[in-house]
Amino acid sequence: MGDGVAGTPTVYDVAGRAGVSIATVSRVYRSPESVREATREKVLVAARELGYVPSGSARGLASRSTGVLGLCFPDYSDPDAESEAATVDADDDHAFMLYSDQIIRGMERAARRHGYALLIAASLTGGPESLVAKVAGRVDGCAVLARTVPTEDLEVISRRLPVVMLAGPPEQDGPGGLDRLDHIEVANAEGQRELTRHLIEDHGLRRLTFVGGIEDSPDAEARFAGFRDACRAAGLPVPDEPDLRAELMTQAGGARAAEELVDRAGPDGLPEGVLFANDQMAVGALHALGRRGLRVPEDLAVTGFDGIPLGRLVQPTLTTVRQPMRRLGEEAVELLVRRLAEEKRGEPESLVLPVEVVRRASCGCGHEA
Amino acid sequence: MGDGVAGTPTVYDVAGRAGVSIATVSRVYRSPESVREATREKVLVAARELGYVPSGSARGLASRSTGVLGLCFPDYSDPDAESEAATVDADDDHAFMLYSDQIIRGMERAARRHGYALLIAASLTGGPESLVAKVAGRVDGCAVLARTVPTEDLEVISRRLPVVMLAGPPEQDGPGGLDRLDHIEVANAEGQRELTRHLIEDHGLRRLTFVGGIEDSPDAEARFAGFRDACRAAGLPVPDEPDLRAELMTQAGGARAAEELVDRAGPDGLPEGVLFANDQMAVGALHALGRRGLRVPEDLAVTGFDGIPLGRLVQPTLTTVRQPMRRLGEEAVELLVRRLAEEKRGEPESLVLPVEVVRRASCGCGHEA
DNA sequence: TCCTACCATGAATGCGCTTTCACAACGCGT
DNA sequence: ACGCGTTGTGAAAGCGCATTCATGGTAGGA
Repeated sequence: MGDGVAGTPTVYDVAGRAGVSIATVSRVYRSPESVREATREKVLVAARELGYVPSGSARGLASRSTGVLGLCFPDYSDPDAESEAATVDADDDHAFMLYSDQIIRGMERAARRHGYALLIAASLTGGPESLVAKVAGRVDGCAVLARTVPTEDLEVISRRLPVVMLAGPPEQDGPGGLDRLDHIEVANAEGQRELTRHLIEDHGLRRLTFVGGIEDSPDAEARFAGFRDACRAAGLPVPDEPDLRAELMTQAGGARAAEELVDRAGPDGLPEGVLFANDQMAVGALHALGRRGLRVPEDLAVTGFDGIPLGRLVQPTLTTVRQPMRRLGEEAVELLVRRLAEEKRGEPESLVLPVEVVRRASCGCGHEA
Repeated sequence: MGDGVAGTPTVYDVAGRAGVSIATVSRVYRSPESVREATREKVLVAARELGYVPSGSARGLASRSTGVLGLCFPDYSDPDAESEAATVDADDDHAFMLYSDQIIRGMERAARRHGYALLIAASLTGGPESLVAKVAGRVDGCAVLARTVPTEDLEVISRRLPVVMLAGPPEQDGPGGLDRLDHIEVANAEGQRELTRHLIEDHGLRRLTFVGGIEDSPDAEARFAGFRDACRAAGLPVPDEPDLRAELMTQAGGARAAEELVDRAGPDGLPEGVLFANDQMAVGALHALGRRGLRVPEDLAVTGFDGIPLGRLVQPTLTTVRQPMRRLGEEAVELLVRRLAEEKRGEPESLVLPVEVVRRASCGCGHEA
């Protein structure tokens, strides 16, 4: 009130009002114990009267650290919402968590434990470097979901601050060598291998079909590799390529794949089991097979991968491999915090989180495990 | 390489390498079209070679805006996780969204549309103003969930930047008057009134019981008010207080409340319907009643409030009132963006979002609506 | 009593950027 | 040929804070 100051109050205003120097005001906030009790009170009173809030930008600039960690992820929400509005998960959209939600939650909690806030941003299509650069400029360390931005851009940023790539393997980069980023991913191959083994050994299935996705999905490829491993180990024929590739790894794509499988069922008839590279497709397939009058798991087994909540609601409940997305976020924060504590940058790390096979009804298991 | 510069590159380094002034470097990023093509290229090349990323702090300081919106919410995750680890939603914990998740999602999407990133932070118990102040210092505008921090603190902050309170009504503040904050909440009273009306008119129930929560939960109180309105409108007795208050609005609290209701069932026997102030309690009650051998809705109807996903999975499915939490987040961003565009600060706004009664089995409706 | 040690505080500098303001170089019309 | 508006660029002044260094004051030991 009538302090003669127009804009938002700064250290100078508070200092003036409290009759101290700006250094003292700063100290009151940064290291209160170094200021005499009486002085501190004066300053805090003045600050309250003025409605003073320290500027994070100024503080960050002067101290060279922000107390914020960042997360960038691709904008995969909108296309789905528009193209599949009629499917069951449109209704679930508001109820179930996307991967990004889970990772956010994991990171937020872990960040909180370490005293960090979390800055999140999804790539608005168009801005090439704008997204990551914007985030990178405001944080002490940053996690980026695979395939959000070119790895090359990430490496530039990683020269300035710790960057960890989530859910993606190290990539071949430039001449001779992998990228120099930290990575955290889940055990896609191992999970799919174990799931396949379960179908083969525990359910005695032998004619298996793997439905993959687009070729440049490292996840889907790794899962296919796991499938092959299991086939090889069991002495079954080992396919070079997935029997089918869905161009979209969605319910619609899965349904189409299922119909094609049924249509082209040769002299041997249907496969005994169909393994989809993700849950979305498997759920779509479940619906499609039902419409064709086929029973799962009696006529054929079906499995997914991911562990989405929807898998528990469909009929039959979906056998799948659950990914620990929450932990992915938590581990990302732990890694970043560790990096920030380092004197000098260590070698890139690559962490692989274990997954869990979830046995439900669609593979023939009687009950949920 | 060998630029003689040790730390992270700055405008000066880029300018030096490109043979221009720092002003030009800045312009290349802020308004590329004002720089000649050739010059721009020189700068971008130098920037790329150096691994230059503009400092958000410096930019924010100089330009007085950050391009970031903030969200603060209370840390209500941990206590639940510890105290109810054994209940059904512990398993669902990783699958279903909390309110904070939904609001985050809503805000993130809306913020993205407007070119903002989102900074989120939950109050780590202990730091009094530290949380909100930290966030407030780094953002252009800020949403805060009700009861995260004292309203008084928010008003201080709101002198510096737009602040909107989510899911809480305007509060009595200081001498004479409501707080001066923007508010966005949901129609708690209207929703509960409509739900109660449904039980009374459509199902013909007359002996109804409302189970509230702790007294200082504005949500629970508003819902109780709606319950009373409906009773009054129907000519039923209007209670002054909820028949029962659960100290914890959790499944355990709801279960306890249900048992107490059964135990004290007087000469009239049980009420015909029990309305819980939230879904958590209602679900707990469903379990407890089942254990007591009571059938819902045959012996008595049960309803909740919130619309949590779990409500669709329990037996019987839970009739409730769905809150549009996602939209809450979206509207918050819209409001903040509007405020930021204002020349001079307008009057506080208070927006009430409509809710939706979801009729499922627990009230006696045959199927999900 | 004087000197040393320490504590609380102030003065001053710089963090990396944006943003006037000024200026040079260039058309263009008359 | 002259003045004029344009366009592209540089110089310099902060933005609000943290932090170092210097300084005045106070307490303790001799």
